[in-house]
Amino acid sequence: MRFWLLRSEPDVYGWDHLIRDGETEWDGIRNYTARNFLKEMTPGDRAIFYHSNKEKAAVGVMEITRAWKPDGENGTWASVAVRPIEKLPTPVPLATIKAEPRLATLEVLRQSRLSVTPVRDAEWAVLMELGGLG
DNA sequence: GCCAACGTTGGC
DNA sequence: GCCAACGTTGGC
Repeated sequence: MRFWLLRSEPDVYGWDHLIRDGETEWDGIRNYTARNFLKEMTPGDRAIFYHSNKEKAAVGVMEITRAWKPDGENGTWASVAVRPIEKLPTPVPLATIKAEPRLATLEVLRQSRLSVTPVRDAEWAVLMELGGLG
């Protein structure tokens, strides 16, 4: 099982939308690096739901429920399906993530504009700990 | 509102 | 194929 971080603007599609939908298609990604990560996902993988923009915090845990399928007209892009598992008892703000030495290597910090990034096992454990699911 | 980062585009 | 210009995005 692998771990990921998926970012979305909460005004556009946030955790509450995911709860309402129960399961959703993580589509509309139009960045090649992000798409390649989507293609690496397998059912059962876990992902942090991160709210960008005004909130800037990790807010919940999701499960990848279906491997990628083509997204869009020409088959260039990919989407996966996700479902919510659990809301983080304590959302983890970006400031906290940046201040945590054990998260210094977190990929989303290194490539801040990527909306789909991998999370290493050790980093995942730290994020769960900070989020109150340790 | 601005800026930094960085992906994309188009001219050469 | 290179690179400057431009557009987009997210954080501050």
